[in-house]
Amino acid sequence: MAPGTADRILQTAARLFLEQGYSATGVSTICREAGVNSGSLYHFFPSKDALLVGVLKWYEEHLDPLVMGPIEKAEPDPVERIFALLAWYRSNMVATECRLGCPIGNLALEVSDTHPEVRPHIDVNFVNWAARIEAWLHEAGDRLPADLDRRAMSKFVLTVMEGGLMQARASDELGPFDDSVAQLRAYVDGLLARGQSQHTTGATA
Amino acid sequence: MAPGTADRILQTAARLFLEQGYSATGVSTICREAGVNSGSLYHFFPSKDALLVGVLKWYEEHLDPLVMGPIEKAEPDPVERIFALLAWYRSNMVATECRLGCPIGNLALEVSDTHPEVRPHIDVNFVNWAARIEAWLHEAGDRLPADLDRRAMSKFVLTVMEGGLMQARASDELGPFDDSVAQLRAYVDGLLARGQSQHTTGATA
DNA sequence: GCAGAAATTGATCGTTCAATCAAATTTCTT
DNA sequence: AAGAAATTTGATTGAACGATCAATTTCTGC
Repeated sequence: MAPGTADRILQTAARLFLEQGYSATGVSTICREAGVNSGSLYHFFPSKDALLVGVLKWYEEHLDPLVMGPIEKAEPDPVERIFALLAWYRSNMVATECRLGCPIGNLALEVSDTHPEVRPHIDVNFVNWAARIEAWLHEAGDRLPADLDRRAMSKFVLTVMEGGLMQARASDELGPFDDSVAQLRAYVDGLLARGQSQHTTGATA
Repeated sequence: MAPGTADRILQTAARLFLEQGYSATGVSTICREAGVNSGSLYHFFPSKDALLVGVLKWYEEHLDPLVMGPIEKAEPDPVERIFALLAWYRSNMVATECRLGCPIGNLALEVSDTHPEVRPHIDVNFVNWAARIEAWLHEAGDRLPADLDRRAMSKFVLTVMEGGLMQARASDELGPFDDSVAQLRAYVDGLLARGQSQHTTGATA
């Protein structure tokens, strides 16, 4: 009837899973906050687990247009896009006073083991994310060392983001996140310097 | 009666929280697997939340003797101890086929927001951990650059560990973890080279 | 060995959980 | 407008949840 009932359920569930976690969120709470009866929810999603998969697919579809797209639009430099992404998450943490963190990361730790049929959908989100970062790193061309493993580096960027968010939430301070980003910056600066030297040397030879 | 009932409850709860998460673990399950009646559990712990705090205090007491101590004993080089710690976690992931991960990290993402009275106990674990790593970094002396922020670097090491574990669990493969550690290694190698050059220069001047 | 404290038993409390379903309503197709 | 399909309603299910407590047993100090 009302246009987008399934979508409203998905987005409400996504928000509640982020705020409270998956297990701690009751189906009845999702229904109440989405303004839907439980029968409606189970008409679109056969189980709570299926709803979780739906939420992860929703993220899969919306991560790029909602996060990566704006970043690429605002920051043309492929290397700086990495730090723009980290800054985007930082601003979220500022807005939420170090709460919530990353919806995919939270679910990754909560359900990867216990819901083997859900885990691949979490993985896809990470993989898509890393692929976009890897594209940036390739775009940087010879500004980065030729022998840099850009696939490994893309995973590393996600690692720094997720690990930094985790410690920020645990400490209720952005310090550990900023510390981690600063170290990543130092690492990248070193890579750029080495890329520069390689490039110069190669060009002059 | 039986010596160590409270301890048995603590360790059973710690294991189940690690395997299933906090919310997904029922008190009745903890009781059954610990061989204890619910009344006994509530004799020692006034609530499930209090039991969680007890588990975190248990980790706080046992992390050093169970993890950091053996690593320091096996690896004398302070810088290599960082990678020995990462290797220790890696071996755990191999043994569990990329499951479980870090008990503190899992709880950090699950309960930091929803249980504000628990969060500080998670933080203490991270802080103690980072302090130990920071001590290693100071022990490395002038092998590392003088201007390296060793406190920030210690947070960074934890970040790499936790972020790597997260992606390894999500992908059911050690690849992302190994990738992240490899990048950290490259960063540290760069730091050591810079420390060496500073040291040499300083000594010759 | 006795008294008091500590620990344990196990049934039970009310609540919330995920999930179901027949009936009613709305939307879509023609 | 009519009939079919899709959606929504809302009460209800049995199971599991965290927690309680009087009664019993075991341990401890004297």
